[in-house]
Amino acid sequence: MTTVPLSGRRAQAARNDEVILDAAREVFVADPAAPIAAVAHKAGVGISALYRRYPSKEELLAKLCLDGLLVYVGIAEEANAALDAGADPAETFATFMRRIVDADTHSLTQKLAGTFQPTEDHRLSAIRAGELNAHLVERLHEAKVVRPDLVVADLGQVFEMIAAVRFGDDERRGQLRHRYLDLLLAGLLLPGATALPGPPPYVGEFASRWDKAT
Amino acid sequence: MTTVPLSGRRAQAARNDEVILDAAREVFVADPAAPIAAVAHKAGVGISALYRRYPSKEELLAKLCLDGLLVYVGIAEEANAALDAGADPAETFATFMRRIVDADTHSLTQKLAGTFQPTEDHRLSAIRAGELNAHLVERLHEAKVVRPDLVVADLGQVFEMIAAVRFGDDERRGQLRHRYLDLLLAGLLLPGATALPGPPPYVGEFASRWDKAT
DNA sequence: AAGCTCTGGAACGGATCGTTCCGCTCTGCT
DNA sequence: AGCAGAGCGGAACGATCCGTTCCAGAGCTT
Repeated sequence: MTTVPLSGRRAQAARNDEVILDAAREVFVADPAAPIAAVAHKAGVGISALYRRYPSKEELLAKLCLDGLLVYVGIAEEANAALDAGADPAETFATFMRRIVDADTHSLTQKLAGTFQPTEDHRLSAIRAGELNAHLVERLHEAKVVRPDLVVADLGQVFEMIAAVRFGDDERRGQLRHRYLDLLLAGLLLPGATALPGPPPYVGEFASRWDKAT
Repeated sequence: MTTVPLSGRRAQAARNDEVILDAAREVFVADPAAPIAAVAHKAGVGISALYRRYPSKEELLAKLCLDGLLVYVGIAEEANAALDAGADPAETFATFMRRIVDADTHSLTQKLAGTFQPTEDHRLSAIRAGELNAHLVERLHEAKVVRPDLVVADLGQVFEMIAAVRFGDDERRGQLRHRYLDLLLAGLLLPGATALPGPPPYVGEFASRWDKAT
């Protein structure tokens, strides 16, 4: 957010930094396998403008994914802080889920995973996110606002399921995602129905997601 | 299912018919964009064996998709028949959902849609499926076993969300899908929570799915 | 033994896409 | 005014991938 209006060429370049990242986020969220030319087109710039900033497609994807992880961590930290401050647990949880869904961080992290070689930063942020999730779920169990058989790994699956709702423009998609999030929350929050079948997912089942294909 | 053991070459050919279809289903369910060579490899045959039976990849996909639609229609018909016969509505609904999830027809219909030019058969089966869905939902509302704001198009979205659970081998994936199906059913069935937000999806929103890309 | 059906898999041609490169524009400085 | 160079657009390149064709051979059938 450069408030100082740099003149001419240099200002354009600074603006492009942001325009390109926004375009890349939008394009790759819509289609993680999209070509780089699509990003350039969406941003209204040439391909050179991209390669001037990122040495390869992989690094651009890595950057987007890391940004997504950081956003997730930020929202999760706020939720944990709210709980520590004595906020209503059920409502805090619902708000947390809605904020994550709105930020669509899942599309930037899980769906981009495997398209680039994760760095140490990714690993650390992912671990941090895991800790926050664990802490959050623990608090929710203590407060007895969620069904007892809810496990941490369920959170990721729920986000993944919600991300599978992909219709319409941004606004309509947001509406529908909130609809199905509420549906899932109705099943997640107490009073719950009968016990869920089968062994719950464990975190390790998600790990292979990060293996780079080639 | 040829029980008569044809001799030698011709038997092998007859067996290949089935082997190839099974392999194709498995491969394309796992990855709708998989190359045809992957199907041949999975089936343990050469590429010629495929092209002898289907003039193009598109026709193979069309066949798989139609099969999926017919399976869906069959299961939906049984559910409707059970309701007409006076079976317990909530349980019939749950069984219906579980059977569809197990058959994974969603992966064969929605996820393959757009990869081939739909035929009249596809259209008719899709319409039939829509009618059965409408009838089913109507009955459920009459019996007051589902939340009042449930609409027909929600069914498709729920299946789509469940299909987003893609971990592990067949068995593990099945377990997890049942877990999240139960979670969704807990939200779907009465006693429901508060009203769902935003306008519900309408059937037309799904139509573009069938447009062939090129 | 001839003729056919069916097969495996190499080869072809087209498409896609990441990356490089060249020539141009415009700016900031002298 | 003129120049050096940063920044840029987009064509061109090379690699890869994939659907489809084609051909040589293997084995039934008669």
